[in-house]
Amino acid sequence: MKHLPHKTIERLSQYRRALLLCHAKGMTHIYSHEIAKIQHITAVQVRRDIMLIGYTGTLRKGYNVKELIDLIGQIIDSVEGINVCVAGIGNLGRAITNYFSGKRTKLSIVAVFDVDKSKIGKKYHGIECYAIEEMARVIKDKKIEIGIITVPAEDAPAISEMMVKAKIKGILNYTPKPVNVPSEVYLEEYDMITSLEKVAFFVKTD
Amino acid sequence: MKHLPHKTIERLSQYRRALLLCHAKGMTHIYSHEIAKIQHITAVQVRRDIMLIGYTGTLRKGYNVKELIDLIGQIIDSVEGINVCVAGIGNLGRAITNYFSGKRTKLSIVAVFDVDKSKIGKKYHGIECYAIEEMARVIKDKKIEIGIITVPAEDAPAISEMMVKAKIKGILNYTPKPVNVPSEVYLEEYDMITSLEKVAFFVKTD
DNA sequence: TTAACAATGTGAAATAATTAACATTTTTCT
DNA sequence: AGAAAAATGTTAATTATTTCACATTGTTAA
Ligand SMILES: NC(=O)c1ccc[n+]([C@@H]2O[C@H](COP(=O)([O-])OP(=O)(O)OC[C@H]3O[C@@H](n4cnc5c(N)ncnc54)[C@H](O)[C@@H]3O)[C@@H](O)[C@H]2O)c1
Ligand SMILES: NC(=O)c1ccc[n+]([C@@H]2O[C@H](COP(=O)([O-])OP(=O)(O)OC[C@H]3O[C@@H](n4cnc5c(N)ncnc54)[C@H](O)[C@@H]3O)[C@@H](O)[C@H]2O)c1
Repeated sequence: MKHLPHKTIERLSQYRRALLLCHAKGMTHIYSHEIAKIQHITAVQVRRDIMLIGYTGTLRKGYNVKELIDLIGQIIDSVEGINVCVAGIGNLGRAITNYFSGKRTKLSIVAVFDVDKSKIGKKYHGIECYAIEEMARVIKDKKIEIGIITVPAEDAPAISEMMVKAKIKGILNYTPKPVNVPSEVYLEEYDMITSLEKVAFFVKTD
Repeated sequence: MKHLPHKTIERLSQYRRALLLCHAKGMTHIYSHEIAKIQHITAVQVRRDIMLIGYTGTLRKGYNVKELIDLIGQIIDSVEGINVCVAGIGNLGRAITNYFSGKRTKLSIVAVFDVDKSKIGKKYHGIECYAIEEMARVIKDKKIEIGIITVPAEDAPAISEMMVKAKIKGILNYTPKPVNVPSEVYLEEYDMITSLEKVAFFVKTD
């Protein structure tokens, strides 16, 4: 199992999400076609992804839910866990902090940053908000490895640069302003308008 | 220009976003490598995408910004414009409604829905919040073609079903619960945790 | 005027991702 | 016991996407 395709990584995350629900419901085993149904993909695709991570199920019984959850965890989680910070605790920043907190054991938002004086020192879902000037120090002190950017778009490049200087390893940028990072920093960007426009394109009739 | 790849559609949306900024700054022309730089992709990719939509730039001058913006509009926008609704006006629903409003001329959020009595009848960024029971009627009356789902995850399937019954054409589901729709409804799903886990995977060292 | 340059446009090659096809194996049914 | 059914695992084929390589062509400058 050397190089997992990017798409496989994404799907593994989704499989685990689904499997955790199944496990909570008391299911011990699951078939590839059941996972496939949930994820709107083919059973072959599921089996291929699972093959790639070197797991094998039981014929006629399918995959052991718990085992598969644990193995996916071994693949995509890091042993120690990874600390995350959010820059810009506005509408989206708060929504994300709220949503993420406690969802995954190996990923924790441990700091949020803002420029707004009225926000600094406050807690958001139990997480302290620091002044943006303190970012370098806090990232170092708290061993933060991933930064989520939810500041106003025009400030995104400056924030990204600060994160890079603070030796962050990965950035998830939710602003519509693409940022530049050196190649050793992993960058993921997502704009909801692109998703909406994609839906609009496939829906339109003219 | 028959079948544009999905990836090309996404990038066209991103190119336009960048081009609109360039246009606002007064730039009249742009080179493929400049667009590429902004989007972190190769110039060939940009040229290929532009080729696919049948536009040609000027040698040594690059592409006419205004013309390209308009052509991308012809490709991804519908002439009449498309109306959109949001179900669940909580943290994420409000953030999205706020973010989208006025961003694109051909895409308008024209209604939001919720079950919370205290929210029904209120306006969010000028958009009226209706009771979820009224969804079918409002979707028909306001000619809504796309629905964005931001209700609690466990309610997502029910909301999706209501939208499908109301003859919506496309759904953008932001809950971590995959929903099932008939093949004639275009479905796009996105979970922020998957994105974060992807970053975590590429960042981890063990 | 002409050579060097810097851009676009594109067929062909390479790479990435998905799907088909089917061998294999366990279970169930007769 | 043997046949049929239903699952996994995997090679090979196919499809989708990206990149290479280079022909073409305005522009600039010697
Ligand atoms: N709201 C959404 O659904 C949504 C969706 C996609 C993208 N976005 C993008 O996310 C970003 C944030 O959106 P929002 O709706 O939360 O905006 P917002 O205005 O509510 O929040 C921005 C926050 O960033 C803080 N801030 C400003 N400058 C800062 C700086 N230099 N350093 C640190 N913090 C700073 C502000 O004080 C504020 O708290 C925007 O770029 C927006 O385009 C939002
Ligand atoms: N907050 C985020 O950043 C984020 C990110 C990704 C996904 N999500 C998902 O988006 C969804 C909403 O998240 P949130 O943070 O906005 O939650 P929230 O609780 O703030 O908002 C949910 C809203 O939906 C309403 N609602 C509940 N049942 C409803 C129904 N049957 N019909 C219509 N409206 C209903 C509630 O009244 C509330 O206003 C959740 O599924 C969450 O998992 C949130």
